[in-house]
Amino acid sequence: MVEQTALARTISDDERVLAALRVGDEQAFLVLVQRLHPSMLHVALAFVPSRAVAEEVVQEAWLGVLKGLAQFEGRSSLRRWIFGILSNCARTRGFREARSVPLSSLGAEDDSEPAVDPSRFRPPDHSHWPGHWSSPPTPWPEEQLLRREAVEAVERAIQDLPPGQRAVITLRDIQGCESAEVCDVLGISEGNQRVLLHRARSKVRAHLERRLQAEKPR
DNA sequence: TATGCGGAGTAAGCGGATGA
DNA sequence: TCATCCGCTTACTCCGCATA
Repeated sequence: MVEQTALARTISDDERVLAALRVGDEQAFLVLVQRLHPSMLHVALAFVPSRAVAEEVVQEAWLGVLKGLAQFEGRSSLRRWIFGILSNCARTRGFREARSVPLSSLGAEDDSEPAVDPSRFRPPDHSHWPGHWSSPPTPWPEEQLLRREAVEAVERAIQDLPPGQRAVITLRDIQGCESAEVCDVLGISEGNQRVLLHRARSKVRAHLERRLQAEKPR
């Protein structure tokens, strides 16, 4: 019963937003963009290699949404329809990007800058402990450090996944989408979605375990 | 409390693509 | 040619929830 009420609310919300968009209500569009943009960026990042490209893909998707408003028949939720357009744009773009290697990516690992500001060390000719800290780093709160490191490790592991697995785990575990929604957006079967999610989670878990093993004090 | 049902997780196997 | 990776399907298991 509760679910039906929520569903009815979503549908009426969709209708209201849709009606506003169709009469060119700029404010309604801005609200929708603000609400969905972060999620869309995450989904786009599952298909394309960089944030900049993902931003472009999301913009492209919004243009598609505006163009396609008249054709939207309401057979799925507005959100699902928008993410469908987004995944199409992102897939096409991801495919294009995969075939072209940008010059900027060659030698992208810029190691010219030191990891720590040299001014924080004593000069070599210092009379006392040359080369040691002049202003030693203050210890970071351990919990915060661990949480941040874990999030970074997960993000890195997800980046390393094959596109299909990356897209599924992004949508399910980061965006919190329903499995049916993920199947619709990505155009895959329920079973395939489950397997991709399972593999992606296994790999991320393994990645984290390897990191934990490596960081264990010896 | 037992039972049935649906959703989700997991494992196994197959086939296609790709690189050594 | 073979090994490896990945996508896909299928089948099984587990868990939570509703109902008798």
